[in-house]
Amino acid sequence: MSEQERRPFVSARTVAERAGVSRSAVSRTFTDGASVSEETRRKVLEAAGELGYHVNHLARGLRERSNIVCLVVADMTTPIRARLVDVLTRKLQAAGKVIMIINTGTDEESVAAALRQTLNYRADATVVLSGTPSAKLIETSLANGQQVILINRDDPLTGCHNLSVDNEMAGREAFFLLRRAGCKRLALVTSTASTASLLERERVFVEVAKEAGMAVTVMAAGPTNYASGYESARRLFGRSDGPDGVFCVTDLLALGFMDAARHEFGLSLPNDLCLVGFDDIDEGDWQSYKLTTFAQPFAAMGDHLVELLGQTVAAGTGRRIFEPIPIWRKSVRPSAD
Amino acid sequence: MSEQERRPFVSARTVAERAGVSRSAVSRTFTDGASVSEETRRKVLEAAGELGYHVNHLARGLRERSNIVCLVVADMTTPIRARLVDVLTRKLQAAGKVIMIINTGTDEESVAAALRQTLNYRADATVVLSGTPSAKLIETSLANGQQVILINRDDPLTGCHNLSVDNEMAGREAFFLLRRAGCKRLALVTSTASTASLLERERVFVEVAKEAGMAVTVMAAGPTNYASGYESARRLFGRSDGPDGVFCVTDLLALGFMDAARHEFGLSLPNDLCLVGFDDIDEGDWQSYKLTTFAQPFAAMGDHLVELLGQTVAAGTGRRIFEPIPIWRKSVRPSAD
DNA sequence: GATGCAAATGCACTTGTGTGCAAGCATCAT
DNA sequence: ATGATGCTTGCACACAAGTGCATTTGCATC
Repeated sequence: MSEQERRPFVSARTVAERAGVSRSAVSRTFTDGASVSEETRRKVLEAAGELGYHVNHLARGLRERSNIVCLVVADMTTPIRARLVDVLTRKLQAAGKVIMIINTGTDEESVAAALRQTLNYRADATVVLSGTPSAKLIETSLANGQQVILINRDDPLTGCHNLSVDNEMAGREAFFLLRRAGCKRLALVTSTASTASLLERERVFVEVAKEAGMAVTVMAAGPTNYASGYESARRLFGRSDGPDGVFCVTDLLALGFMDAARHEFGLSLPNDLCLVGFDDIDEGDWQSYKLTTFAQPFAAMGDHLVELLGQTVAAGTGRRIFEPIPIWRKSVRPSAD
Repeated sequence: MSEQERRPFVSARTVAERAGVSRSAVSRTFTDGASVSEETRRKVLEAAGELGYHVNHLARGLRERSNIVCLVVADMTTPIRARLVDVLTRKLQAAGKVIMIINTGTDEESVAAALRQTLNYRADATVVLSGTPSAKLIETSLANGQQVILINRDDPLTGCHNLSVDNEMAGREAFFLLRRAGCKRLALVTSTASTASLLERERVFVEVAKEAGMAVTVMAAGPTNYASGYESARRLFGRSDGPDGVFCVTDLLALGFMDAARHEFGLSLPNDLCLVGFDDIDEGDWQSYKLTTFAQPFAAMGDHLVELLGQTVAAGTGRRIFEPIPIWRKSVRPSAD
């Protein structure tokens, strides 16, 4: 009936006692390249097996790098975000990292709290997938020797790495796709969440269209989801002359838009309406949609991320832009020529 | 040009020196209820702020509980899995836990590796969302004082907690829904991944139908995804007498099934075909589908999970079953009466 | 001014690991 | 036989925290 209750984790000392060797021998047995005789190694492994010993990585992390990488993310249920988290966790794990996930809101305060957590756990690096940390906070992270990597947030923050997709190319290509399909009345559907990426796609699309002498109706009905896309279509086609060529800055928006166009206004694609999305979520390939869109090269981004983390010296600001991959399906007319 | 390079994290000692107090004072400043004068507290906080000091939770975890919870999960991109991860991470964070995510395959070996990681980082608890750990591995976790919680894996493993949805009720209700709609030829669509949950839904549906004197065609065309549902429909309607009432054990299967039925065979719902799914993923509520299904009460499951973790004593095996919530939409005919 | 009491502070130990250093020991060549 | 060499091994320290215990400080009361 002793009172010690909670200390069930077996430590190296216990193993050492059982094996009849010093604690150092145990430590060395589990360290690559350390000098241990075959005999003691065997004894240690046997004792460890019987006791169910596992090296305490927390304690190990006191001396050297923790090998922990923090993933700060919001809106995890969004298909595209889920895909990103999936790819990154896989790649990071394969590189021997351990992932701490922080599911946060996008507002400044909750991102700040997340960043602080990150520091509390001595994460080697913080990867921000949503929301934008303040410059001051990033400074703190950097001062503590932590790498900060922002993914798809094109904010001009110094000291951290930026991985992002080429939104400019996407905006331009989307326009050319629609023009080649012979569309006359263009619209752009976006959300009220003014992320840098979304703004960039919008800006370029509108600019390029303007240069070509075409006007663009811009519509934002709410957050970046299916419902907002749906609502945008209701508003646009509720007017006298609805668009015949639309770029939705996100696939989710596009799918909502498509459903409203079909079910509420009886339009058919790609005859009455051409539609381009962005992200290449699984749902876009479903038989009901077959959306033409752009894929984000997450695998390549993940590889680059791992490469960055491998660099011991946190070389200042870096920026890497990845080309989106056009995915041709059936929501845009093939070009006339 | 010293060689020490990597030790940028500021520790309590540095803060103590700067503030002109002892290291204990720093520790006490950041410990609730410890005895520190207002004066030193102020000095410590000031120095901490200037240096960007953050308490090292890894070191703290050496003495007491680590507050780390491991989430072992596969197939994160599946909408339902993403939702589950989202809800659980939110709830756990709110309860002051830190989440380590382990993205693994479902095969035994990779789950085993995941469980070991969990022990290495002294997680207070491991929550398994996919894949099933071996009994021996769970024993190890329990021996180390770790709680093990399995979610939606109805495996008869002793020593760990089980949270799962009432698959029996789902199977039974699905049948009654279809019978009330007047369906004559029943089919059940499942996947080749024989998860306990899926098997249970199948078993009960078939049994109840048999008791009512109706036969059921069972179809499994591949993994648990959209494509398998699509393929299942092609096979079932390729025969002479296709079904007019189908229970898909998963929403993703159901959506694929629905698309094939419509686009390949020109069927319309709910007139030619009644369809019931399970999970209540967002996509099922889209205008193109409006799938009748069952929702999993994830919020309640998350609350219960947090409650379990709060219990200091890991009270042996526990089992808690949650009722799925029927979601009426438009893929099933309203009952005739 | 001396005494008593409570609050504040510092010392030293604890947690579990990795590793430099020196001592121990065996093997081998001279 | 003896010195040299090389492999093992244990001691002791470092890492960053929390905390029991003893000591010091501050203040009020007699």
